[in-house]
Amino acid sequence: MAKQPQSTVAVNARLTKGSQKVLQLLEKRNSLSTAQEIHSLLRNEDESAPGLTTVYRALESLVALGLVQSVELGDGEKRFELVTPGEHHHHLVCERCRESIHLDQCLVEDLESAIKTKYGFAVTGHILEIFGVCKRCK
Amino acid sequence: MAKQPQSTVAVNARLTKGSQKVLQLLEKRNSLSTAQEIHSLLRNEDESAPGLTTVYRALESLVALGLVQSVELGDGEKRFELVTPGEHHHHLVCERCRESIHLDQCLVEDLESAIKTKYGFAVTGHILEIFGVCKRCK
DNA sequence: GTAGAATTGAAAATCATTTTCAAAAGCGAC
DNA sequence: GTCGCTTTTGAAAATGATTTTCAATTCTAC
Ligand SMILES: [Mn+2]
Ligand SMILES: [Mn+2]
Ligand SMILES: [Zn+2]
Ligand SMILES: [Zn+2]
Repeated sequence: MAKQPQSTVAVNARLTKGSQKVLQLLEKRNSLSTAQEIHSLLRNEDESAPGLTTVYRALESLVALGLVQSVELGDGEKRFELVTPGEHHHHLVCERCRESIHLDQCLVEDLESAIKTKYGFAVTGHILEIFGVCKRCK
Repeated sequence: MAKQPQSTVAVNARLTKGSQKVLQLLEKRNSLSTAQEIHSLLRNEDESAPGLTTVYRALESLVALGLVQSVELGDGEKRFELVTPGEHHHHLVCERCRESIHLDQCLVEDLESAIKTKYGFAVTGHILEIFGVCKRCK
């Protein structure tokens, strides 16, 4: 997981228009969004916003650049959100209201060397999301 | 995550034929299998084995009974495997050979009370899978 | 401007999973 | 056994997110 501490602004110039639009949208949101949601939201405010295909492509490159992370919740739909460039984090996802709490530290990274020692397995990535009921919904 | 310490044998009687066939197949395998793989394997050895729809339904009920767990690897395909009834575990999945190491302890369950205290969030489930390169493939 | 490269998007394809719905199997009552 | 009813099964169709195609548009360099 190499970090890429490039400023969003610096990177922004090299992005395609579609990617810039998607990035801008994500900057305004604090929650996990599906590709289709992003597409709808963009189209709502601008008739000529990027098409769905372009949104998918934009998300792919933003993820590759480390500006956005893709989150797997186990339903068949990926979610996306802006992250600190090169970093990632996990969530507590409320099954009632679907809101999620962004965790500040990764529980898995700390374990990587122990896993290496015990199993000879070199960790390159992971999925971790926690489900339950949040304070408000309880 | 209530445990259901019913013996596989005891439960087996109440299962549909389709579920029994799927369960038997899973008992012979030590690896994660997709629904389609399970279906093919069954059909290979028996022309009249359950159809794909039945396999999906069988997996659903076996998971509900706690005999089988469903594993999310982030590609669009769920994997299934036999577990100690009512329990679950996570994996180190090799990206080269696709083999996976079954971990013996869950890293998340220990954290549930801390999460409750810190966030007022009542954990009911989670996804956790770790990717990388195994000893042999390295 | 002009040629060649990169970007875009509508429509079609893909593919795991779910739904439909009618046939087959199981089952208790008689 | 047979009748009537419930459960199970499975082929085919539907679903739905994502990917692929491919032709049109936009950029970029010269
Ligand atoms: Mn987040
Ligand atoms: Mn396992
Ligand atoms: Zn992490
Ligand atoms: Zn666990």
